[in-house]
Amino acid sequence: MSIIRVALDVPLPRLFDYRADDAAASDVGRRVFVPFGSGRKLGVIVAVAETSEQPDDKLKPAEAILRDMPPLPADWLALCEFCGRYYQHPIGQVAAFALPPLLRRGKLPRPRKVSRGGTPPAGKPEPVPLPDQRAAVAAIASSSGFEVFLLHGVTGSGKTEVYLRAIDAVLAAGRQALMLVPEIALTPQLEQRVSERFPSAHIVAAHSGVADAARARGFLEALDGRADIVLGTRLSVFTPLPRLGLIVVDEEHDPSFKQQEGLRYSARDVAVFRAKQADVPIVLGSATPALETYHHARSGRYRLLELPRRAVAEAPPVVRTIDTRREKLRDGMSAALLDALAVRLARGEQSLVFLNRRGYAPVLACPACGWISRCRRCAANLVVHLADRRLRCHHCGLETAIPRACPDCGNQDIHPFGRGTQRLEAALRERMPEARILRIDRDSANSPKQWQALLETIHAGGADILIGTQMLAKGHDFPRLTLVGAVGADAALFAADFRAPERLFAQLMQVGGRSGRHQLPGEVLIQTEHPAHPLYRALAGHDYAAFAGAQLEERAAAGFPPFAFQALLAAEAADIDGALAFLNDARAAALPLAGAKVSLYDAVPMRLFRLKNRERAQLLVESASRPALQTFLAAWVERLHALKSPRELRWHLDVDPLEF
DNA sequence: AGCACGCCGACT
DNA sequence: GTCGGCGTGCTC
Repeated sequence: MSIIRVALDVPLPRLFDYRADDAAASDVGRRVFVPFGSGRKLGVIVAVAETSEQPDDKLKPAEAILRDMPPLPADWLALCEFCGRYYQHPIGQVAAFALPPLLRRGKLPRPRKVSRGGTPPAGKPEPVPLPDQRAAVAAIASSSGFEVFLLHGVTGSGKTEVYLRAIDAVLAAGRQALMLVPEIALTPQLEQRVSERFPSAHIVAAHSGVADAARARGFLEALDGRADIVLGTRLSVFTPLPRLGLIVVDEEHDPSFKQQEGLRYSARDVAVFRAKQADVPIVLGSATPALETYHHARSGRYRLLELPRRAVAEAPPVVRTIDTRREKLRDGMSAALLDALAVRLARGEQSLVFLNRRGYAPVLACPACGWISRCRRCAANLVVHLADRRLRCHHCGLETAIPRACPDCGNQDIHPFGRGTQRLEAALRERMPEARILRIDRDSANSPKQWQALLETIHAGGADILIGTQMLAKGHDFPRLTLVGAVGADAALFAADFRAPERLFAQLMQVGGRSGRHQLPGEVLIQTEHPAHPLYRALAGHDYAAFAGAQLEERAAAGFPPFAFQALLAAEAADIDGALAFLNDARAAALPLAGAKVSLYDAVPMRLFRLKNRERAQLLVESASRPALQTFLAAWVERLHALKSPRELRWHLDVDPLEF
């Protein structure tokens, strides 16, 4: 009698056995319809066996093994298994997540209508590589088997050219390449650049913006080896690649590689596992590597490749701080910044003012009685959006009209406090009426269409001053941009989150890199009350190594990652006491499991302790030893599933959490 | 997570 | 009498 072991999309950390008399060993990796409870589900066969631990009378017969596509390969199943184990997530849910939605439902895409015939577009001539680039490419090409490279290069140093040359070598050897990028917004341009460079290669895009059928088709093309290059966001790390020869992770430090819900995986870390599994090199590229990555490079686990110079012989932008302690700011801006803006305007050059806070003002307040605009569903303030005269919660989307008078005391003299991009925009329009000002944030560039339209305006020279959030920081090349001003950066300097400085440095470096990329010299002005802060010093000196070194020293002293490994148990309930009660039970269950190497913190309310009327708390677990932490987590999660808790309580575990 | 079963309140 | 509330227990 044949038994199949099936991974099913249910939140239970185990496999389910079924009878399947027609099953053969070659059916491992196939999709299968099975009866489950009162219904029917699609699963993936992970093993075929002769016997089951389940008593015979509990085994139901499988309904149908789908043999309409090649089975998922053993290494793909092993990848799911690894992710389930490492992130403490049910194997069936990992497998379901790793499949494109269409295949997950037991369907197959229709074959592609138009065949990709005709003459391939002419390839673009390859730029001549600089010595640094050539050395990096040679190093990558010379590695046989698994090796992690950190390609550290400033904006404009030509990292992409190194990726393309490394990919070229891999394609020439008849193998596949996987390239991960942070955001969907960046994939079209990159897709174009890659297809121009490799006109005869079959390139598959994989991200959530790709339609269901196309995504499933791309997955199948990769699976059967027809695809040469898979280019996508974090989810593309689960694409099966039987001829895999190289993985590239661009902007490897980017937080978007970490999924913040469901399977909370880091695509960068999973990619490293895949490279090891397939015994191929992996290139992690960044101007500001994650400290975890840089630490590995310094310790020799990863090989560091440096691209210290901008490829197009230009000087890097001059970075200066503006001391705002003495000065009376005008609408949050210093005289130096306003002057610099005026100078660019007069010269017909573009400026960018970076303020990572959208809306008009972060809060509306009554000075008479102390009332402030609070969200009733979240532990957060309602943000003033003057453009559409609304108060809006940036966490749950709650909206109300702006009250004319204080709802508590009737005082008519209530006003916005603080500053967002809308307020900056309004102030600049008043001060510089002749300037064409464009605000770019999630409110003004909501849809891809709006975003595209804004980009076109900018490129056509239709804007003198751009005001924007971090949306503006990424990947875009603005030809006449010569000034970047950063406002309100200090907020991140002393934040509770120990990763805040790392993010700030990366962000300022990235946004600063927008300036001065085409012959015109660039300048970056950072308004701050702490001009001597080492972070700004390092930024001005374009000295990532100094910044990272200092940060790593602090992290080591404090026992933070990368010198410790963490996991976060989070619980949400109708009220905070419910969430804390569960976590305290969880903590009690953990104590006998945690050896000397694993430490448990106290359960505490989360910083945003109420979200959408649910109250949340968290419990941090830490260890200097990853294996010790892993062993503990596996045993703990088993107990957590067995803990009795009210039905409405939700919990999840985040391994290697980025945010707290 | 679904989805069944199960034992107590207000309806024809 | 029975429609249905959501508590709890299981899914090979």
